Amino acid sequence: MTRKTIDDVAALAGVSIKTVSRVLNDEPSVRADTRRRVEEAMAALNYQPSLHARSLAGRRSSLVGLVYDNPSANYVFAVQSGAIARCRESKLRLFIQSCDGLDDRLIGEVLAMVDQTHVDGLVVTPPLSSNAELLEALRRRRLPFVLIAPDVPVAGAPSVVMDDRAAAREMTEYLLGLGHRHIGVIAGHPDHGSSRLREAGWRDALLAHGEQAGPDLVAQGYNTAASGREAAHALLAAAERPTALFACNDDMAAGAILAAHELGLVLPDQLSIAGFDDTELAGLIWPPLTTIHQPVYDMAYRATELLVQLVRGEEAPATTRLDHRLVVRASTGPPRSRLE
Amino acid sequence: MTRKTIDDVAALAGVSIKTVSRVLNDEPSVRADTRRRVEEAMAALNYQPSLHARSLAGRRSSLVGLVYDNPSANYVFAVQSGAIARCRESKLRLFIQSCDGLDDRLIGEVLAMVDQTHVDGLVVTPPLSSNAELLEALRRRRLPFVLIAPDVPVAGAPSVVMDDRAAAREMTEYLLGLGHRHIGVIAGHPDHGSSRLREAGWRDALLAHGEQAGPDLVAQGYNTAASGREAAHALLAAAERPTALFACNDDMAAGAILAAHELGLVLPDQLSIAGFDDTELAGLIWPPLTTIHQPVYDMAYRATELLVQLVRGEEAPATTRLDHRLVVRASTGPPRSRLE
DNA sequence: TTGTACGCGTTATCAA
DNA sequence: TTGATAACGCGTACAA
Repeated sequence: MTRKTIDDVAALAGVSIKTVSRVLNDEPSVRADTRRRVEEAMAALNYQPSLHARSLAGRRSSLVGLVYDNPSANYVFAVQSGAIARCRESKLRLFIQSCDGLDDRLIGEVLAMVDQTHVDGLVVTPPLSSNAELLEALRRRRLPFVLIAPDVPVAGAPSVVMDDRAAAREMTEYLLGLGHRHIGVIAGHPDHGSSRLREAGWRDALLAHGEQAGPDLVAQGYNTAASGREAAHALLAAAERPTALFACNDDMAAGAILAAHELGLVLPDQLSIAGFDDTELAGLIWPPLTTIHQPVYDMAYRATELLVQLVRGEEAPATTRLDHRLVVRASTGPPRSRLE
Repeated sequence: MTRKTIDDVAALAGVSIKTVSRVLNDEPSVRADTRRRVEEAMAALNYQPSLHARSLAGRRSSLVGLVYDNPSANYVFAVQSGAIARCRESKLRLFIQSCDGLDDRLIGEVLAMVDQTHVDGLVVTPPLSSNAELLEALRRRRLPFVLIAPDVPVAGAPSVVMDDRAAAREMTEYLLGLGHRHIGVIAGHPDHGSSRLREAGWRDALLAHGEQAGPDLVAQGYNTAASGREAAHALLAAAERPTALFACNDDMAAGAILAAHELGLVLPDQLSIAGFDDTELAGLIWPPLTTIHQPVYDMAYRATELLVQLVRGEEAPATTRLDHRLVVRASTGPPRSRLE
């Protein structure tokens, strides 16, 4: 059973291969009944056009790339799912490439993938979306690309973002509204721009309410549960213990909850803990985590959509901001002193 | 800046394109200094061979496929990572395809991907690896494929598995060893073969120790935390409450822990809970989960390695069984009655 | 050890 | 509206 080709279809339909090609590419100048004959022949033969032949002959490959360098399974899965969903709608294939951002061959590897696979464009996820060298290299290749959550907007490349700073501020204001006054923050990985924005949002809220945001209320984390646990222990060892902790991602919040359990603190009565991202984890831990929903799937879907536009030669907005959502669960509540 | 081709390299090196091709494919019959000249030219031009041209001209595409239909981010991420790692070693590209197993177009979509991309072979993950129709269709296409954790071995396709039944038995024996006598089980999704094996392992251990394994100790779950929570509530409502629960995956175990917290039970004193898989989650919940480590990454790595052998025309063992590991954390302990 | 000529399956060009 | 033919960039068969 050898592979069916465009010649087989043409022979069966009694037309030239060029006409089959026209049908394949939805070109208008084909008579309706010719088109029907060709389509029937394709169906009868179960014909599938070769991606390789198409992209070799044409100027487009119908392949788009997704590059990531992210240790979070949930994040990567959500991004992939969103991009896959959008590709499916446009009958595009998605080529997924995992990278190692610490490797100095990173850029070479991405460019090699681009040249070898002839992808029409690239969706770039954080933290690669903030790698200036990489982005510059892509621009020199004149390859269309869309960034998800870059630290700073990049001229010439559309970005899809959420408002990290506003979201962090909302969360902190929610905690203030519960009556908390000493609210510690577990900062995210210093290499991620969103970390700075989230910490800034926390500070915004405290200062706006005339509260302190001193260094004793800040502990450095690295986006891992282990770092969150350590940071929480440091914050909770202070003389004037915070009554609430805002962790800049859910994993660190989970680590902070571990620390609270280790100290025998009852949540949320003796300590409130909030996270950020609303990963799957947030609903699986005890108590369920109050957090900010980051629309990762939607961001990837939209980014891929913008890339499709770019590839078609259409314009795309420089920045697309998607809405976040404060999700209140059981890990936060009024501070105990208020209850007494 | 137009794309560099094999002709550019040949011109710069002063040889024919055939010689460049030989160097590219590591063929032996090239004089050392000729090879060096060609390699220098390739480096100077930053030449990357076109995947499409290679697979169109040759009889191999250097592309292997990975198909999955699995809602678990952790599982998918681990599988992808293992397959990617092995591909990298052989300079293969991995084409990742997400499927919807409930869609009746499933088989058509997989075959379309195979025909369009010319993948040399396929790594098939559960539950697709137990889809008899799909496997039969692949066999008819004469496409090499390797199965990860199929329900039953399939003639002609190597499988990479772990011993679910033995692992579940070990876990149950560990709980028996702690002094538990009433050990409930939260069964996994009935469509997954591993669910039956894990439940069987639980029963093996109880029967071998002369304990009961009656229906009041079994609750049906569906591999989700929500179903685990519900199942745990059902089991814990029994007149003679179990002192330990064995959930057939970690997500359900997390749900069971939620249920225990809701009932105000202190773990592990009043109730021990064990899981299966050792996902990232296991270390992030409170108390940290005793579970069985399933070597998903390694299984995918090995499966890809076997596929590479198959594609080369080499033989591959029908079944490769990788070791699991009992990971004891804090969610299990002796039953309270023993302590008193 | 190296090179020439052809074909892989499609799109692009140009003519009919 | 349709078709003949030349690319696309590489591997393969065979020759030198």
